[in-house]
Amino acid sequence: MSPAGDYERVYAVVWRIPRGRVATYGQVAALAGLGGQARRVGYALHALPDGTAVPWHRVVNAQGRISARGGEPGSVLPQRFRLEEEGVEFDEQDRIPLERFRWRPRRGVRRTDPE
DNA sequence: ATGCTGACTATGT
DNA sequence: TACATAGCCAGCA
Repeated sequence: MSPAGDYERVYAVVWRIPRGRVATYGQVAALAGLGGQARRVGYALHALPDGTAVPWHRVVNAQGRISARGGEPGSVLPQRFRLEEEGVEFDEQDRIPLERFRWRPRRGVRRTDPE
């Protein structure tokens, strides 16, 4: 499968994350068949156009924190507001308690075949 | 071709 | 819990 196809797989996984839940980059990578390549998920999301309908804001890093883009600290705020609107809570350290809000996909909806 | 960067993660101290 | 390091690999200069 081509690299471009990998992006589509990533988006397909992100689409499945329900409102009020979050998934980590590594989790998305694994479900998209890119296991261990979380960075590529970040790259794929970075390539999304502004105003996309893909719920990219539901993807956070393994610490439950929002990853800043381009080293811009304020770049995390819009994402945080959207999540709070959906009912996701942050602690005093700006972290989401993953044990409470992490998306747990049910087995049965399988990932695309790995290559 | 070569080297650097990055919306990451696991591991060690 | 927090910081440092190493591994990772597709883009890009």
